[in-house]
Amino acid sequence: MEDPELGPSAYVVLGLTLQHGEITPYELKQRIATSVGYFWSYSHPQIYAVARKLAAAGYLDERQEETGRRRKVYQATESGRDAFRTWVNSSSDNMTELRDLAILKLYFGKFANASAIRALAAQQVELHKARLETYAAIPQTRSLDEFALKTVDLGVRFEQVISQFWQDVEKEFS
Amino acid sequence: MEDPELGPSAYVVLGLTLQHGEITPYELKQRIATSVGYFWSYSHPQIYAVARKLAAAGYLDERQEETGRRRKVYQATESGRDAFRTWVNSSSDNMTELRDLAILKLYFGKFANASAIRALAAQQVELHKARLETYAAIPQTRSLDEFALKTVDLGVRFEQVISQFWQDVEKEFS
DNA sequence: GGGTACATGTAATCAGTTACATGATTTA
DNA sequence: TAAATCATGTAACTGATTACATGTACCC
Repeated sequence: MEDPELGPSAYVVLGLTLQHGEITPYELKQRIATSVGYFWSYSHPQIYAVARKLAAAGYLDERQEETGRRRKVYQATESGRDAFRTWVNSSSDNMTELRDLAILKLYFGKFANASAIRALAAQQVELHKARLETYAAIPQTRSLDEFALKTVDLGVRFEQVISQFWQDVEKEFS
Repeated sequence: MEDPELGPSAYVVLGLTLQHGEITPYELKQRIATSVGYFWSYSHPQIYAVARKLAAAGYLDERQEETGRRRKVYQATESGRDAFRTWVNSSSDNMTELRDLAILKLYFGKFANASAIRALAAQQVELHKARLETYAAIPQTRSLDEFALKTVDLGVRFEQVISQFWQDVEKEFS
């Protein structure tokens, strides 16, 4: 019951629960999908599992609705708040992972047809331009704190770089 | 035995095996750590497991050395080559994931002490500058094909952007 | 009140890591 | 020849996804 090792998914759930007050797994899913999930996504059963585990560890309070869908509603406990504070104030020496199947395919490009590489690049340009639009619109449509906004800023910068990158690939391998 | 669904890790192993000819899991581990592993890393037992699975699927040929360490040595089969070609020529609609604990902590920065955020930013600047040096040195020290080189180029561009980003964070939140 | 989309959850499985164990080679 | 390091592998566990199942709200 005490101080289990928590992975990133647990801190995502714990952090969002702290931000929101009371929250159901479904709402968590929605919020992840439109925030941290852009960088680090999770399937919905994982969210249910993590919430249950956090409740078992005493970091979340779990209650069940009496009526309607009888959903489980979670809320962070004091000990959950403490654990999160400890984590967010700690250092992290691990590096960014840039997980992307398209980049992996490009790396192995010599095994591919030239046309497939061109098609890959063209598709990635479109995908990343669309994502850039999405990120650019976020500050207009939602009110985020300065820290969350800063991560959106990173998203924008990244999408600019990678859009340009795939455009260059398209040109270079034609 | 036929056409199992393969995940990214399997294509990494299969692709590197195709590039290299005969290879042991240990060499695979080394090669991953200094190439695709910069973007997408795996623990060494996973590499052993994936190689075994690919052999069971008929995509790799497995033989055991008679002497010394009696290592397992793998080589891609024709059917492995075909499977890899099919994959590398296919499209991928999924997006990049930018998995980084430091970014996650920044997102939740309002729960942190200002000094912790500054320390985080300062540390990330150092880490990413070092990684930038590493990437920049690769084309000088190794001979890579044009596709692999292009992914190094992306690494360099990315590290420039994220180094700058954390420098901005350091300034902004002081 | 029948269909459809939304919401909630579990079960089975697969992927991946950590911890452990051990043998082979090199070097002092 | 002992110690250190390199190399190889397994076992146990945890994390995460896919597939499934079902109930609720809404809308026509």
